[in-house]
Amino acid sequence: MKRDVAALLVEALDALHVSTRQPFEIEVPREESFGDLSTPVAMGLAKVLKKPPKKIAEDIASRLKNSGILEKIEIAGPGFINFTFTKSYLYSSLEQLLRAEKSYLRENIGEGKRVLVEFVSANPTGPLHIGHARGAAVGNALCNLLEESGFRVDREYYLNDAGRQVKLLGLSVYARYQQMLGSDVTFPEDGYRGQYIDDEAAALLAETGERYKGARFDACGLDITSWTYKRMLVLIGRDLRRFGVKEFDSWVSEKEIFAKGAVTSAIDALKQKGFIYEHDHAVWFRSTAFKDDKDRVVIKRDGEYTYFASDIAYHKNKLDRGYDIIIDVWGADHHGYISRIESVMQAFGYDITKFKVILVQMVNLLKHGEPFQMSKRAGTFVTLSDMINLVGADTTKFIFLTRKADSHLDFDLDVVTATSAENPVFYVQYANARISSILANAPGQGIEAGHGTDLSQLTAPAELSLIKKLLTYPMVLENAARSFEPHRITFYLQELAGMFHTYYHNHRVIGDDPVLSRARLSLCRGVKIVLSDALGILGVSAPEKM
RNA sequence: GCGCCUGUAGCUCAGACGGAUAGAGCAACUGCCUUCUAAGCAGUGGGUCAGGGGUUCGAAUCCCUUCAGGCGCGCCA
Repeated sequence: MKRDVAALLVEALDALHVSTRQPFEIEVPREESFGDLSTPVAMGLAKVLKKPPKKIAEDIASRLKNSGILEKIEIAGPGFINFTFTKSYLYSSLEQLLRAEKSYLRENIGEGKRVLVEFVSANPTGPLHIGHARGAAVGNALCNLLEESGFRVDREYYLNDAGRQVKLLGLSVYARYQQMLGSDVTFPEDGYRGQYIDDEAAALLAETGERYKGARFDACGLDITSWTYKRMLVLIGRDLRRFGVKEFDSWVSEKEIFAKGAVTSAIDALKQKGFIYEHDHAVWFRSTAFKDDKDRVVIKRDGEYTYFASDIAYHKNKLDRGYDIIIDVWGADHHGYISRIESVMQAFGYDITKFKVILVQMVNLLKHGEPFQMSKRAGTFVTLSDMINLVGADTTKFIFLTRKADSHLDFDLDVVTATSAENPVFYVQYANARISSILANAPGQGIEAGHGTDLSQLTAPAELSLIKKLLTYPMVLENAARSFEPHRITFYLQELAGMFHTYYHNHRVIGDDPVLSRARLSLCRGVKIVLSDALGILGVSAPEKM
């Protein structure tokens, strides 16, 4: 739809010998009376050409070739050019959609570019919780969206398995295990205290018996830690699968990055570029050479690497793999890291515009309208697994995706569970299920959509509006992909579902007139194709029955 | 103190690179099931786009400033 208008515009602008930036600003106007598509291009050119926008719009409009797809071209308001399509264009477009399905809906804006998306990357020291879930939902949908927009996407999970957190995990399980066997080993001050630690200790006991009874942590710590760590990975993987997140292509281990000597060599590389210096017996990265407001320590006075040092190595590793775009999805509490990682990227000579951090804001979990403070250390948190049991994976994902990633989000357990029947996700899924039901019913009524369907039977305003709505879907995907904002799809889905519910209520699909019925069935099928496609990109299921 | 995010209807949030009369859902109120799924439909009310200033043909959108909330500012991870 947009493509066709854009082609005409390019021709007209060429004829006028003016160039403007691509892609064109072509939008769906707010009011239906303004036409089907609209462009403010003339207004943008007003400054450059030093002519009134309306005059420019007229010049452009007069040079637009009408190839039969446009019913009307109007200049309106301060200088918009509004386009209205002919019915025959709408019918033939719908026909193509029905025939080609998914491939008709795709714009190849990625052109095969390789994208790395790192997301979730929760510390492997316990089950995922609701905060991680938002990152998982956004990251997963973003990857799907980019993939469907012609990018080659790798999904990656970074494991912070080298630091003391994992050791602390092992120590916590060790302590509980010994306590279960009657030893008075004291629980580590800053150990993990969740119920799952007790469960792990019990499982360890069941599996190994009293093998480690009375042993010092020095002696059995490595065994227990790696045993627990592996189980945490299994747990996290299981939670992600249950949540409906597509498999990660790679799990990168911080420990392995160290083991390969990548940290040392990354810092050496920066040194050669002159961004590393020594001061106060520590080694620093000169991030102030870029946008950071202070330099950062990479090797501490005691000779240990900082956490930042391995981040440098990891991001160099990302660069070395030759991606066109690198995306990090982080919790918003890490926003202070953006400038220093950007500095690293720049220091390595990477074009900073190709590095994008998507901040996912905190989820403010409420219970009975009261904030519910979560702490993994203290063991008071709502796990993702609990959320899935309580609220459902689809609902949880959909709610996360009805907000911009960087907006704060209240997630009230009472509201979400109590009103689940009125949840927006059901509204959308219900439309899909309704259509499935109609399509299933049709053969019994002797009606079958298929070849030779006369789509020109669809003359009701609601039908034409629905067709147009379907045809704008590729624009929604394109905008969502270009801005890395999957939530736009969610809003489109609610609009489309709403239009369908209204249509369903006012028009009987399977009626006395078989020709009309066939046409309406085809329209329904078109709506279903788009609904299930968009739900699929969001990672939400599209049930046939509800 | 500095930095980042946020502030739009009673509540939760959309609002494309600055464009046309600022939108949706929920909640409230009123109607609609003998017909393909009522997890639905139709209607009503609801706004100083936090306040102030600026930029221009035009600002919820950009700039400055004030206020409010959240988060971050370690040779922690």
